[in-house]
Amino acid sequence: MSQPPASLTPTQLGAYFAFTEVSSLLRPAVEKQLRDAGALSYVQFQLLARLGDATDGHMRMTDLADGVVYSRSGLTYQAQLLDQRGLVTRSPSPDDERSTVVAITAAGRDVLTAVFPGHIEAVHDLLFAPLSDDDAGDLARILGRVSAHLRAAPPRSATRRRKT
Amino acid sequence: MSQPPASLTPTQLGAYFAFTEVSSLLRPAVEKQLRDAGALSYVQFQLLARLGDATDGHMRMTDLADGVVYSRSGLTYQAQLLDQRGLVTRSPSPDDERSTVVAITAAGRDVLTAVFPGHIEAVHDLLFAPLSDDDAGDLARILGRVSAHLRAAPPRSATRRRKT
DNA sequence: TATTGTTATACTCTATAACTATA
DNA sequence: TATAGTTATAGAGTATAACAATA
Repeated sequence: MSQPPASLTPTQLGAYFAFTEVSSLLRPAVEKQLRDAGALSYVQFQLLARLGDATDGHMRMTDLADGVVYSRSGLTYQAQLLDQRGLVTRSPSPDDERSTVVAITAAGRDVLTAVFPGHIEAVHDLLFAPLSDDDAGDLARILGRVSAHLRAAPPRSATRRRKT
Repeated sequence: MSQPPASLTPTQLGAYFAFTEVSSLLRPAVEKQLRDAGALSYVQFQLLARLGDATDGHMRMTDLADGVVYSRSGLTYQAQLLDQRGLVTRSPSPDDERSTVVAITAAGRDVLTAVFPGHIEAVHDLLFAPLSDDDAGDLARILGRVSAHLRAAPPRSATRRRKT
């Protein structure tokens, strides 16, 4: 029960505080750009972007939920909104009739196209303007390692169901 | 009107994606720990932590709002909740009777004490477990630079008011 | 007249559990 | 019986604008 209490070095603490601060300043700025340029919430943008990247532009609901780190019901809600705007379609999977396949539409790709340049610009100005190329490389390497570590944990949609 | 469109190098794009992914995986995990250990939302924890660090444990509402990147009304709401639980007190400032001074109470410090070890442990396990000391140093340096850059922009509470 | 903070209100988002349908 | 997804519902959080009080 009484493990030695974990601790952080001053450097680690500084890195953590800087991370949270950047995160909480960057996120609202990006969200505002997405809202203004395409009336998209951050989650909706992530969903569209993921679908745009996917083969043939479609994905199962569960895979989408895992990718975006999201609960199932939350995804249903967001997918409904995108569906109503005609940015995605939802249809039962031919393979497994329990599954719903979400596909991005031409209108959905148009919105992505409309939103992307401003998104890139915001990220450029806010995140990378003060960084050298080496810094960006270090950041990619370090955070890539962390994200691989975090993704090794069980996905979100799994823990939502009872574990028997 | 037609500037050359900003762009990101593949490395920058990778760094950005990794950042958002780490952010969206780390945040819910930390939030859960705070909820479980002290029934605190993330914002409430930030507020308490800031007050705990402040001289004499008190701060003006506006300064708190700026530090935490938060709207005024949102801060009032959260401060009310903390006040109701007896974790902070609010009282008019002697200097400027328009201002409200928020002060952390002994009970508030107790909650911080209860929550800290688990918080540190979570951050250690999730963020720093896969990183070397050098990595942590690089991360602190790079993100510190970005956060300084972002903080140079006008604070949130200012833009909430009309600019005349 | 400008600033500090609160309030009223409406809305978005998220989670839980119950439910349907398919495997 | 387990899984995929939806729905119902309820709650937390956020923002906007109007407001009162002080500078």
